[in-house]
Amino acid sequence: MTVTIYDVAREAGVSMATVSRVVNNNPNVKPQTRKKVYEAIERLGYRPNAVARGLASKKTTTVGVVIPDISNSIFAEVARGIEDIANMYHYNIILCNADKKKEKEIRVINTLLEKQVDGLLFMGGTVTEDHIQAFQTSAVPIVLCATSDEKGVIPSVDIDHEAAAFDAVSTLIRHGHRHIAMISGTLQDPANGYARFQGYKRALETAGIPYDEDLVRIGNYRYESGVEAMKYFLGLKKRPTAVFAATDEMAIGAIHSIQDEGLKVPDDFSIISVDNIRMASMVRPQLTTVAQPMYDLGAVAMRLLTKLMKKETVENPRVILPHETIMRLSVSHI
Amino acid sequence: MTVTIYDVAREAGVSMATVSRVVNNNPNVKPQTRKKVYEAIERLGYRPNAVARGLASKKTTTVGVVIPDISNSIFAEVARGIEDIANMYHYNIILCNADKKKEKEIRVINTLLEKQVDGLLFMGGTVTEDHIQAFQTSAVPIVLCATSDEKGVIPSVDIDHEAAAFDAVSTLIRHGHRHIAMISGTLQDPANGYARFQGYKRALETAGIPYDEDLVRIGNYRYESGVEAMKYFLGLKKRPTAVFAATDEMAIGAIHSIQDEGLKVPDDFSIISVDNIRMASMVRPQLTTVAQPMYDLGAVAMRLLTKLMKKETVENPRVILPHETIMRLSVSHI
DNA sequence: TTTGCGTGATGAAATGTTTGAAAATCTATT
DNA sequence: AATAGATTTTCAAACATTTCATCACGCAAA
Repeated sequence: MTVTIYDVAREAGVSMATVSRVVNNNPNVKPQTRKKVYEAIERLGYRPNAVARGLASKKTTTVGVVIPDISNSIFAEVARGIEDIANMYHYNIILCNADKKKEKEIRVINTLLEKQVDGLLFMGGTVTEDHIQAFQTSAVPIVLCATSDEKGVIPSVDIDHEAAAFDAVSTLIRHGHRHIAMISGTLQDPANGYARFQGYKRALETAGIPYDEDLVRIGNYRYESGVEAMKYFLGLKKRPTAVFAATDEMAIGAIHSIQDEGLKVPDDFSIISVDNIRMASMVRPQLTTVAQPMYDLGAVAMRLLTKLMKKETVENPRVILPHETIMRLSVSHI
Repeated sequence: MTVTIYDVAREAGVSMATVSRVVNNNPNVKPQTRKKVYEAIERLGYRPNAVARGLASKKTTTVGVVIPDISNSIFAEVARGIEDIANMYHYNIILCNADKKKEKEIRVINTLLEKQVDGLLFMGGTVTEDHIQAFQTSAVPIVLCATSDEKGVIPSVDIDHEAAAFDAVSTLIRHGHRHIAMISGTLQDPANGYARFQGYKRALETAGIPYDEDLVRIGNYRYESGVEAMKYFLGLKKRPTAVFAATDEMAIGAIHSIQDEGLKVPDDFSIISVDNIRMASMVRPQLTTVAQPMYDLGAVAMRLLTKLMKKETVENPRVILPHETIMRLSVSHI
């Protein structure tokens, strides 16, 4: 039924070792023989079986990607970076959503390893001891992407979330604001939550502004929670003049909350955040934000993984990509 | 080095066939033996090799997904639906971006088939003869997702784009509009382009409104092209009172184009479109649009594929999912 | 003429499972 | 105690490649 390398060998009158050479572009085959083999392949419609190849060669040219949620535009963008570079090096990717759930993450890591991926790209929430454990049992390299690892023992690529938040809040301060609220994510989340919150506090401290916990609300990164948090700030006797949101989505929610109250951004409130999702420039006023290079995070992580898979020595296995403040229209001088 | 089923067999004092049975939950194993085997597995840290399994069983529990662009939020949403259902049936997905480029599409289809996927989910632009050709050589089932197939020979799930557009434009007409512009996609694109344009024309015709080609602009589905097209309409001596955009993104571009001119939506112009991306409700005014069930498109397509892979007979291999008009705030009576 | 060498080609083992047929073991029936 | 059946277990053949060791061949050098 299915045509195998053996059939091709018979058809071309050579051994199957020779066919294998031809298919794999091994130079040790006479041009004339090569031609015969190609013709036989064409004639029979032979398609190499990558599974058999994988078993024999112990390489699958496939990498596993665990991602929190592909329908989140940030991760989707990262995923595109990953896939483009993977493709460039002739790898395919198996994509698994794990929703930042530890259980699910560990489970998919294991199935991915069972599938004999040549490497693993991990994007998740916190990297726990159990994760490290699972990684340790792996025979193939692993790199963390947009994911922080307390211990710093696993190769990774990410941005400096604390510094990004610091820059965002400092921008507000430079514009004369001193009464600055924050819409944070959960502090359990080391990167988007805790680190960004720390950056906020450090910026305040650096400017000699006292920290006021009434000016901090915890959201869930989504639009609606930005709306809610801002409603709260609007209800305060002493309103802030600016707000820093941990994500663009929450910032946009805050903007609409303000506008729905008949107030204006940036006239009445300045808004800044971190991420730079597509939507940030598709909203009025366009959102000032600290951009994280999402595509590059994926691309660089994948590139790093290819090096590790080829056992090349890499100078720095923990790379921090630069962030950049994009001044648009949601921040003004007080 | 790596521990195999044979090692486990020796450790547990049984044959490797028995170990295989245990691992695959075959009932014909005495509980006591099963326990011994589990212990041996635990002790040795055995992890089944899915590649070897795939070779022996001719099943990989992996399906290929070709997608235009995962960083596009619409496809990302569909992909999530696909992955959730795949997961539910214990399949993994190999994801390939093909950017609606025929070349790339054919290429990835072939590598996916080489990798012995158990099935293929295809999302692309036009399905040409060459695609059909490639599909024909496949031993595994294929389903088209959010992709139209002229010939109607391949199982598929999609919405009725023509009807969705018809409904959108009819909504405008029901609100008293008779001077209705359209921001279309390229007419080369059968679904989002041509079909939606046809729906626009039919709605006009049904209402006895003459078609005016000056009221149609071709965009590229993106925000900026919506901005541009609307600028053009604003420059017309006889402006339309409403515009139908083929996608939400272009509609949002149009809204901002209008607002930047100091005009108002829906007071000065009514706007409607098709898609219902997340952003549609995160923009002011919130966008009235005809929703296509993106997650469900993926989920239903994957479900259909699982049935095909199990060789279950399916009643209707070409499913059309319903669309729904979501009335928000960008459309008003004239 | 023999030796040595490089190029191409072959043979066959190895890869880690599944699986159907055969064998072994157990249970119940006579 | 013997037999039939049912339940477990083992044997060994696939599965489709890669790859290493070997070999054949022709040619240059001795």
